[in-house]
Amino acid sequence: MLRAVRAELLESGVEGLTVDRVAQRSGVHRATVYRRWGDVGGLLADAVRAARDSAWTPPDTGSLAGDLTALAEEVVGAHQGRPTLAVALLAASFRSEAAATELNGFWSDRLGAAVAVVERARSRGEVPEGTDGEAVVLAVTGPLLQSVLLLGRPVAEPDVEGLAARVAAAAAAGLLG
Amino acid sequence: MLRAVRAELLESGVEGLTVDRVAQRSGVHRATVYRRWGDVGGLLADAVRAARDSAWTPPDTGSLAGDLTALAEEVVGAHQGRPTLAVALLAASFRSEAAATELNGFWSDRLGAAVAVVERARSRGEVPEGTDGEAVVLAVTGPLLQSVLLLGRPVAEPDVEGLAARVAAAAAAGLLG
Amino acid sequence: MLRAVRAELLESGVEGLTVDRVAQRSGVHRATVYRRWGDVGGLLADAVRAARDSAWTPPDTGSLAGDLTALAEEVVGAHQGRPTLAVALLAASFRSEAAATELNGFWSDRLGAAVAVVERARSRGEVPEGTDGEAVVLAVTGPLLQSVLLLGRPVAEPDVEGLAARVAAAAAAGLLG
Amino acid sequence: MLRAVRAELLESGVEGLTVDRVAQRSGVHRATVYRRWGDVGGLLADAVRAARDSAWTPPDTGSLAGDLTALAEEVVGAHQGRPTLAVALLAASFRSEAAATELNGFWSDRLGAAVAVVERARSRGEVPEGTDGEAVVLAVTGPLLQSVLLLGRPVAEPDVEGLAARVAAAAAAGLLG
DNA sequence: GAATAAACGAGACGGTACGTCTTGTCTTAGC
DNA sequence: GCTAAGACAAGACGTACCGTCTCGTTTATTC
Repeated sequence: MLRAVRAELLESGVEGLTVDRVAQRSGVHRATVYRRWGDVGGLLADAVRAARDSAWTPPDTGSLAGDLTALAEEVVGAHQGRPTLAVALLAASFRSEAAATELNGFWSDRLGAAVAVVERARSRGEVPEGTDGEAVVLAVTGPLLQSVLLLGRPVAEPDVEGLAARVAAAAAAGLLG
Repeated sequence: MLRAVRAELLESGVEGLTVDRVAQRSGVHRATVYRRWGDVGGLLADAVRAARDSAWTPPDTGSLAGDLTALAEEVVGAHQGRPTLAVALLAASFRSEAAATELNGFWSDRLGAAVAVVERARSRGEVPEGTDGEAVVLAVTGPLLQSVLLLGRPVAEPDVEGLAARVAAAAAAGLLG
Repeated sequence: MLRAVRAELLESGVEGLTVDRVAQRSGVHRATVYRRWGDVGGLLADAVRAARDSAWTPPDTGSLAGDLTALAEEVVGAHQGRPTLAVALLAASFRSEAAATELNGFWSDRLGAAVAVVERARSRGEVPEGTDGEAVVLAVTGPLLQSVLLLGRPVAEPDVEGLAARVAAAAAAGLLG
Repeated sequence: MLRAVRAELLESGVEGLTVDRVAQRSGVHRATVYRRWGDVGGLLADAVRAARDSAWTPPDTGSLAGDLTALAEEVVGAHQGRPTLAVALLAASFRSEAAATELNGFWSDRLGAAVAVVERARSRGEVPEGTDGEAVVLAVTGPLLQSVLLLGRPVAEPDVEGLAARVAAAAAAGLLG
């Protein structure tokens, strides 16, 4: 059922998504979609929730810089190159209030999970005790997302690596406490 | 003319924006809107372009940390609290390809202007020679935008100040070169 | 439903007929009209078909001349004096191909029914065996319709009677075989 | 100028005729058309008037039956086979009151000219003195026009000849006085 | 095994927005 | 002074989508 929504989002984006087409693709009548989700908003919210519920664990490469690089590449890759599910879900959050709330939850969940990367670094002694995990992660993903989503700039691997290395160094220097 | 678009965007958001209502509000016939902008997309693109064309100069408080704080507060203020023009324009960029391109230009313009803050800091000797102005600005705005737009977290003044101060310190330490 | 179409045709003619007004008059939404008739043409065609489907029997006065007179008066009356449904339907046939086909059917049906008048005259011995019924009817209605519709000449009762009598005489003389 | 109107009428019929296209085809600006004809109706009326003004003389074959046959064939030929100028002008008369009046004049003129055929027959002694010329002509063209225009029946040459012969015979018998 | 509740397929409907197309009026220049 | 160029108001057209609804049918579930 949600497969159909995802497929439609990928094919036609959020603007091209239609209850009719979702219904037809999932072999179900349009009325049934309304009965179960009540709304296009609900449909979109559920699609975001599905993404949110899918299990995810942060990378573990052995070093903070490596983890941050891997993390950032994943984030960038998901938002780079237009017909992307992540971008479609982001667009969906502007069409449906419920989807927006769900998307906030998605990012909160992922951020909460991603701080483990910093925890591990701290337990390895790479960064000082009071280091703010969220600040570290946001210091990497924030600028990259702004580049990709708002500036429309393609971000290449070396950029990501460089940024991750600099953030790791700043964290090691105790500047992100 | 664009006043009407802006007003509609503020009142009803991008989803509630209608060619009919824009036309009526600006005292013009619907056909005229189509003649001049061809499309809802063109209308939105032009609204973004108008924002882009409005003059803007980065703050000048005398210190890098102060400038970055002022800059960041402006950015956060424009995207915090839902019925905001900036958010509506962002939403518009997901409805119209042309608006998206225009929005990228907007952010590029603003970023280009904002690096002057770092230039000034360098000429004052606050930061070393090779400091990357864009990296400095993005280090402040990126995480904040991610917080506000994606995480849905309200960002308060002390958060902004603290982040600006840390980025200024990192730049002074030559970590953003 | 078709009552509304007829009323609009009578009031404003075919040029003034609008899907919107038909819909409003029949207490139905515009979209429903499009769903059911697809087209203004379809609407007109159906109006003609309704006229075609309405039962009709030729007059029976006891004599061929009397029948032809009554028949002709009916035809003339339906096309004389501008705001006439028959004229509006004729106009409709120039706006919609489907309506034109339907109108042809209407006239064929009526002609087919009208020849009964001649059949009866034959069985009464008023006209010889091989008399062509259609030719008799057309000899009366054709010239009159040309007068009313093409020449724009008002046709009065005596004209009709005179013509009917002459045609009846010609038929009796075996000239319409 | 009127060439363009005629060409458009032939190509697209009255429904497809547009002031814009007429103007463009005649190499003139749309505003000029309005200045000179004021109205689409005026344009159509003028097209009909042009047809009316074109010289026409009835056929002269030497016999009444021959003349009537030739006359009828001309009339039928002008209205048979859909994309016909005569039919388009007829359709135009349903779109414009002025064109309708003009068309009535056209038919009156032609009828007035056509009675010469009967005059000649009378002077040749083919028909009695009091024969009604108009009645003779209408007896031929009326039924044929009803067949072609209203019944939608194709009319072939033998039909025309037969009818003309019968009418000539009736006239000779003094039945059309 | 029959009765009944719940979900479903099908499809009409009211309502809105979109974008296109004509018509007829008008203003501004140019020849 | 007529004309080209073209903007404009008005409004019909036909399409697409949304969300609601009714109606009949199929499942389950329960007695």
